[in-house]
Amino acid sequence: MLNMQATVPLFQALADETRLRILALLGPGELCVCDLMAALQLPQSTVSRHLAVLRNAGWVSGRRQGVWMYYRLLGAGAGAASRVAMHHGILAHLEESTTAKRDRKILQEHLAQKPQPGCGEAAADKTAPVKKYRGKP
Amino acid sequence: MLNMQATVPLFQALADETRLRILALLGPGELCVCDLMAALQLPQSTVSRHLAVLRNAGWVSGRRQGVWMYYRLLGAGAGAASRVAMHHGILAHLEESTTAKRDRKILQEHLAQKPQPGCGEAAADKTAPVKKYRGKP
DNA sequence: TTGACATATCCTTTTATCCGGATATAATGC
DNA sequence: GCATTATATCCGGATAAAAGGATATGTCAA
Repeated sequence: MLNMQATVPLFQALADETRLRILALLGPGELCVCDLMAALQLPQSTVSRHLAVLRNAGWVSGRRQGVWMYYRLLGAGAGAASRVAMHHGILAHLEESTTAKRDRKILQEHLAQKPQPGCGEAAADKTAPVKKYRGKP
Repeated sequence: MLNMQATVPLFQALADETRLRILALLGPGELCVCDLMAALQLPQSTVSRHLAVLRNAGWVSGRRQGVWMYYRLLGAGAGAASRVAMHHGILAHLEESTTAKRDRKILQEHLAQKPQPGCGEAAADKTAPVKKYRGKP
């Protein structure tokens, strides 16, 4: 059962377009911050801050794997049943929005250019020094 | 289908405790502004402003009857099906919160003191001049 | 029309939120 | 340890939202 004061931050977290875009992107599965940066075309500090809001509100959870933080929707075993149900209802609709479709397209292109799916650099610049953390650990 | 930009104000309207309290109070049926003032113990301008936010977001509708404005949840025939479904899910939970129960209790006491259920003055002061708009038109 | 009442809107102050650069923390490989 | 990369947090400015008193609008009865 939800109490009212606890419900406010839940909706507050959803009252931002960038955060809704993140939730829609996380629908199919987990993504790391750099993937979200690429899909959203936003600076790292902005993405990280929005993820913190979503995490504190209980909408997503983060898992560290090496240098990367993988975020996923908080579903099974985490929130109240009602929260999850509403959550899925929201996402089912948001994922059909044109913004979400565009974001997914950019994400797909970004993932296709990476050596391994999951994390790494967005676009490999041939003249730049070789980056170290390109694949999974 | 919801588009993303249009969804933000929907949640923004819910990201406020007073507005959630109003939605919970309107669950059983329509109420006028003065009833909400009494239940919430908030000044009239504050209640009216929050109702305007909820109305603009499409959560409630107002109907004028004489001097009074009766507000009700916007359900049948008004919003998208998904919105309504979510709406009811939210309210079903909020109405169980202790804040909602306390608000309903104050509202009941307020309504019990009125000559007719629906609208009028909160507490009749015996020394004050007789008020005119005590019952329904 | 006037007076009383209910509600909406305006105005000003206070508070919260968003943004992105700068900086701090964490993990990895050498 | 040191350099590199990924992520988190801090900071300051800009913008938006909230509050409640004051005032305007609308409705009714006499």
